Amino acid sequence: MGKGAETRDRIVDSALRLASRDGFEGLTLGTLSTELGLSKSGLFAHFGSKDELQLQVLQAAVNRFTETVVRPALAMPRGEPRIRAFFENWLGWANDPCMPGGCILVTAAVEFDDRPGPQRDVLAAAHKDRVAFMTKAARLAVEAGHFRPDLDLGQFAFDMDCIALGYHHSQRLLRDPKAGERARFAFERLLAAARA
Amino acid sequence: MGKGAETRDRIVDSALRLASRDGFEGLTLGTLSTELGLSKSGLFAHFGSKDELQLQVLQAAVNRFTETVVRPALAMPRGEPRIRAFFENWLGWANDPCMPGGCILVTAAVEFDDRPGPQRDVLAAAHKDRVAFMTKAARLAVEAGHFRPDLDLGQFAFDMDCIALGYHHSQRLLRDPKAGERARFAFERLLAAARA
DNA sequence: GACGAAATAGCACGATCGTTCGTATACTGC
DNA sequence: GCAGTATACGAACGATCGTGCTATTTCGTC
Repeated sequence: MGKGAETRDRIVDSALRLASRDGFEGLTLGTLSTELGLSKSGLFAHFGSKDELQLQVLQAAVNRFTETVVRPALAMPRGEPRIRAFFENWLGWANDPCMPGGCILVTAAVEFDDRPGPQRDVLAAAHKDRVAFMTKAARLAVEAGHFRPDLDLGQFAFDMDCIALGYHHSQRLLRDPKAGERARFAFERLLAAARA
Repeated sequence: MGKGAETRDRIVDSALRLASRDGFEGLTLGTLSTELGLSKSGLFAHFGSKDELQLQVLQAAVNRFTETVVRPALAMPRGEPRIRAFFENWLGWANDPCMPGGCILVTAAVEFDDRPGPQRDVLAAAHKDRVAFMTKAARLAVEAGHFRPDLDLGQFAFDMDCIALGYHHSQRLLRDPKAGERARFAFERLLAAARA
């Protein structure tokens, strides 16, 4: 990896942290360059525009989600174990120390959901991928005999999404110490209802 | 109502609309004053600081939620009917034309959840109020014999919150036409599980 | 109709925003 | 050792940010 790519990685890394706290609009080149000990123009040269920086940060976040949440789940056996692992990783992801302001995908989704553009597209695609992953995981669980054959797969994915989102909200805004317990309880009930 | 209060109301009204689209940080005095045909300083004089403007907008949003979602539900008979009404109003609220960017409380929650201050406090209080309302509504449903006596009231409130949040997310980011259907299905299942 | 108060406008401020440009330094292959 | 490219810097741009002052207009009251 050349020096340029290395610096760019450092920038994106820092930007992820800042954006999770202050949002993507609150993330400014000035703050970011100061934090990194770079000049504003030197930093800017790596991206050419703030839009492009936002996009790269977004893409990095999506990749990191895949790496942290999806991939380890894929290492688990198909069916319920994989779904459980995915869910647990997801809860952990919301408290990942590299994103002190909470899941950056949630932040970005709220910020960009009304602004058509590449940022929105990346986010929507990532969300669809996530739903598709859950849907497929549920199908595999059906095939493995863990879940009922007549389970509504899309609904199952939607329900999981709801729980994760609710956990995140409750955790970040209310700092509710029971958030994890509540989310896991809801998840267990969801699993129980899905089982054969 | 004096002219000052009237203008202030117009400002807050416009600000609600803008903030739901662009967030509270994206909401600027310049844009707002232009939109309203006011001078920036004239607008500013009504609040004294941007913080104060944000606070009043936030408070207005909370009041409007109470008026639009909570109050009509209170007019319904205790128990399941009231809970159903609350939920339906809530889904409707997320598409309220006076907030074209989606529920402003969600926007604000994501934006302020890491920034200690009065804004965060107002939001957290509003969330707690909402949870408290749902908890109480569930207790009344138990007393009315609609719900099981051993129902975990807090969990029920958490579950409702999750569904509403998931609906909002799915609706705004993915424009998923099935979002309403999914949310209502999840809600019906929640009700079924809560019934005696 | 005059007067005091309330409401709004005008203008300027320092700071910061994203962006541009010319330049200096470091690394690469010849 | 030199040419050429990659990388970073510094200074400056116009725009806009929130905010402070001072006029000016509008309004309710006598």
